Parts: sequence; C-alpha cells; structure tokens
Amino acid sequence: MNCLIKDLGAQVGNEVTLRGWMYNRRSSKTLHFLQLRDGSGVIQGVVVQAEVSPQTWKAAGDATMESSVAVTGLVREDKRAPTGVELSVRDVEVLHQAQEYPIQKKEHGIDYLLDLRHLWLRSTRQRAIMKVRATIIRACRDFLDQDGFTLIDAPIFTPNACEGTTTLFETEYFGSKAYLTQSGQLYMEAAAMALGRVYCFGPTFRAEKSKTRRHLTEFWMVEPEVAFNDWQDNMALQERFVSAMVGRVLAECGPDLKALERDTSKLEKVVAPFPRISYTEAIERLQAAGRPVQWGDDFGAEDETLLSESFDRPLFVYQYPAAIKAFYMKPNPADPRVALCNDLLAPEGYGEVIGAGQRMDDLEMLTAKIQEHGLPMKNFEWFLDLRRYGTVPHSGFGMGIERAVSWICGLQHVREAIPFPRTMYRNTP
RNA sequence: UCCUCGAUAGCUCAAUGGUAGAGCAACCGGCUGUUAACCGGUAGGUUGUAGGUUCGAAUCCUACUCGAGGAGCCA
Repeated sequence: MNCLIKDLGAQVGNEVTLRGWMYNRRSSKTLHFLQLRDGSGVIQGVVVQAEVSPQTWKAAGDATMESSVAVTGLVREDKRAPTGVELSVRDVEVLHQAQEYPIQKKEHGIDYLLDLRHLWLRSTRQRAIMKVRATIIRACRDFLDQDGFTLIDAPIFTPNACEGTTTLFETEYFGSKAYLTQSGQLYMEAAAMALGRVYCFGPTFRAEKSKTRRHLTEFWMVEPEVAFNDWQDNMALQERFVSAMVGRVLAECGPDLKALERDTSKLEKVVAPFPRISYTEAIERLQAAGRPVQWGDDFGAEDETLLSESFDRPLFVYQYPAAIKAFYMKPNPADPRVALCNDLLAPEGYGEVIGAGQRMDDLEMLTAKIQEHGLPMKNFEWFLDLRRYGTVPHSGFGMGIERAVSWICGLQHVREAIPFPRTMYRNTP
C-alpha cells in the first residue's frame, strides 16, 4: 500500500510502500540507515542485511544521495526515532540512481545555494519556509474572504507609475510602452467603489537597484481596500489581519517553526491591540536615543529597528509627513503637513511589513497633487472619475508577503522567503 | 548610483613575499543503532580575469569581471 510519511503514525504494524528520495544514509557492516523524504516528511528506514535479499541489500547500499526510491517495509514504533516511528525495510527499489548531488550536509555559501535554488528547495529548512509561506497566504485569503472581502485581480501591465516615485520595469507593448505593476492599489480603489470590501493578491515589480536583505525586484503583495473606512478603521483591520495570520501559523506550522528554530514565544505575543505612536512621537523617541533625524525625514532601517525594539508586538507609526508619502494619501484636515497614513513595523528588527493609508477623496485636491508630482493627467482621468461619481472616504493597505514570511520564520534574507527569488543581480534559476 | 567586503580543490575554508593545505563530498576499505555517524586510505589545483612590482606573488600594486552586506528607495 502506498503511503505518505506524514501518515505513518496511523500505520504501525502495517507494511507500506513509500515513494520518495534518499535524503541521507548511514551504514555499518550489516546495517543501513536510510533517511527517506517524500515531501510530506522524513523517516528512517532500517535495512538489516540478514533480513533482506542480497539484491535489496545492494540497492540500499548503492543508492546515492537524492536518488528516487520506492521502499517497502513494516512501520514500527521506536523511541529512538525523532517522530516515534521507523520503517523496517523489506525491499528497496531504486527508481533513478542520482548523480553526485551538489548540496551536502555541511554549510554552503548563499550564492552557491541560490544558483542551486531548484535543488535547495529539497532541504528540510527550505521546505519548512515554503510550508509557512503557503500557510501565511492561506491565512490572508481566508481572513479576508470570511470578513466580507471580494478578491479582485489587478492588472500586471500598467500605463504609468502607480506612485510616480519608484523605478518601474518597462516593456514594449504593441508599439507603445507599458510597465509592470508596482501596486494594484489604484485599481482596488475603483473596485472598492463597486464592491465595498475588496483585495488583490499578486506579484509586484520594482526596478529599484536595491541591494539589501529586505528587497526583491519581484515580490508578492496582498492589498485590501475598504470603502467608508477611515485611517483608524484601517489600523484596526490591519491589527486583526496580522494577529489572525500569526495565530494561524502558530496553530498549523509548529513542526515547521521548530525546524526553523524559531523562538515562538516572540510570535505568541503578536495579539491585538498593537501599540500606536505618531510619526512626530517617533521622531522625538529617535532624537532622544541620539539618532540624527529631523521632522520631515523618512526613517532608515536602523531607525525602524530602534523604534520597534521598545515593543514586544508590531508597532503602528501613523501620520507621516505628506511630503514623503505617495500623492494619493489624504492629508489630515487638522494638520495638512501630515497624511492619514500608517506603517506597521514588525518586531525584532524586521521593519516595515505594511504600508497603509486613507486615500485622497477630494477631486480638486487630488488633481492638484497629480499635477504637483508631474504625473500625466491623461492616465489618471479614470482614477479622478472615482472622485467625480459618489466619492467616499476609503482606506487600504499593502502587506509584502516575503517580508511577513521573513519575520514569522525568522529569516536573514527575504530571498529565502520566495521559491525563486529575483534580485538586482539574479534572475536564475 | 554610492560605501564596505570578498573570489584558493566539487563545497566550506586555511596558507601575510619563500615547496598551495585541512574538513566535507567522490572513490576504496573497516565498523551490529547511526542521527551533519565514525575510523583508515586514494585521487583531486593555470589561487576570478588581464597586466605590473620582485630573484621569487595566492599574498603587494592597477584595471576589469562576478558576487555579498549596507545606504538611498520601498513592501
């Protein structure tokens, strides 16, 4: 009977066939310990020379690392096994004898591993990250779907910069130019006026020459947008969203977080309410700590880390200066120098995982902003229509999936948080 | 784009101007419970590329290539 390794606990006493790969082998004269993996888990198969045919003994001894195999044997409880079960092997069939495998059980450099990303994904650690990533995505979708949101897919080809500041990937589009999207947000604003509560989930592209552990040129973003939500409703939504996401990972990914040696006590503290400080208060805190920042500056990575270190859960920083935020952010009517926006800074130095804001809902002010930023008015007529036909206060946010994965998994680089990372100097494999 | 650092065996690294080495992987052998198994042996090199200094360069100098970390920008 074919069986998955993760289901073997219920098969004690039965003979099963596992199909997978030889992860490692340790041998002595009359014993082989086969470490077998099938994508669902890892189990040790014990081959005793006296108990198997000469053919099986030879196959077990000759199978190279990462050879594909079908292994048949008796499932047996064993206290020495990490998962409590082992396989007493009766038969080993080598489906494909692998060539010398380039990834060893010792440490490797990041560059070497990224060149071998297609094989690196087979490792225990990378598998755990991908499981957590999938759970995070599922948690985001389930939360929004159950909260009355409608999934709306935004276009990838766009006629212009959404935010007008960042560098976009340009592509030829039947004789004219198009750009790969850097955000679905403007389209979500249109959709929110049609369906009330909407979100998009898709890839996003930034051609900035950023070379840091927090940047990719292609990454995934979830962007909810809600009609009639003001900036404070928006923060309340983010708070529920993020705590639900972390709670789901804790509930469903225990073994994966353990494989990643993640300190889960830090994640267990991620429950609402999250602390909220204004940009102005943040500047005061940084200045008191000796940082050379002035009101009007944007924060660097070090500043964000310093701010978040005072708290044991994600930190909202709200009402940044309008001058350093995107053109579509609504200014605070009581103090137009600042926008009704917020960032969410993850704990433990992981920095900005969410950028959020209430949108400019006034036709005249938005028109002026687009002109101020030197953006082509023609391309934004449709966006201005949203302010001509029943404009309402509305808010939304964008969360970078890879940054969330990095934080929750405790990774050093966002490159590990995506199956096939695209960075400034790498678009292979 | 800027700053810093790096490139030596398949991999991870040592060798600070004087005979290029270790661990792992591979291959051969040993070992009856291994957990990155262990023990012994064999083989493995145009020291990123091009030039320069020197009796002599992996080592010092110049340029280039590729990469890493950071800055800016952002999620």
